[in-house]
Amino acid sequence: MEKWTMLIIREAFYGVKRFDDIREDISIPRSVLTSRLKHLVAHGILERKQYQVEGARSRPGYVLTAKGRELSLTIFALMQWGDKHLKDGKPAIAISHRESKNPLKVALVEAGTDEVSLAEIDLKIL
Amino acid sequence: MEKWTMLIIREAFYGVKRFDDIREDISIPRSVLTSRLKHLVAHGILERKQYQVEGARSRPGYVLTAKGRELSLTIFALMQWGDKHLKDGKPAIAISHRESKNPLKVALVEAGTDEVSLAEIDLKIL
DNA sequence: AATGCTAAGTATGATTTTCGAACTTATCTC
DNA sequence: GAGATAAGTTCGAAAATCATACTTAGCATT
Repeated sequence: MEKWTMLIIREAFYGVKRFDDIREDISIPRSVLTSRLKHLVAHGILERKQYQVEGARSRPGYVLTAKGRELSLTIFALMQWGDKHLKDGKPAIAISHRESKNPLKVALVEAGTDEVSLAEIDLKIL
Repeated sequence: MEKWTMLIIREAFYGVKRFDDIREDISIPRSVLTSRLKHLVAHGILERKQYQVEGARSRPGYVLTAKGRELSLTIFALMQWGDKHLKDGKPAIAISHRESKNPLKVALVEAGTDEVSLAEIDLKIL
């Protein structure tokens, strides 16, 4: 009961909200996705909220809570590791500062160091 | 086939080398630990090397490779999250700079920012 | 207001993984 | 050698995953 959790959170982080989209992206069985989503909602990492796209009917959607969003640092760190060690240094995603456009990284720094908040970043899938 | 991986790596990061110590710390069944260790060794994250403590017999020990050690950023990020959200903000471990004694954190920063290397840190289990 | 479409979620039985407990093996100590 | 200890294997029961089929609910069209 664990293998899928991070992948689902990553989907949510990418902005994928819908059941069937998550399912297809990561190839998880429906029944398992249902139970994982319930678990994540119960633990306050995802929130189930109805949403509506212009001209389509309203559907349930799953979005990260504040608590869930803060896991993104972990996900970025893991991606950074994967880029270096599993993919010959070629990143799958680029994280940059929205204003300055400078690339960002996850790092171990002095506690006082300024950090970039999640609200200030852009993701580009490569 | 996944639940235990991070916990085993964390053990290795703490410096726990021995089969039975890992097993007791995280309560993993022997057979599962065996297979997970094999897997981690096969993927170059752990290395199985004989080691000897003064006055005791030599035993097999599992230690992180360079590749494995680099996962520590992910683990720190996850710990930082857990401290904040699962444990009322009380950290289970403190990471500090060996020289300056300043506390450290994992953060999203500009790619050029100086970071503290793993060789320069002290861990204190609280 | 019935029909059909679509996406969310449930049901089910086979397969795979985990668990726990007992057993085997190898090495060190005496 | 005899005993002790820690690493690792075996094996049957329990739990989670998987693939596939089925149900449900809302809306759009007729």
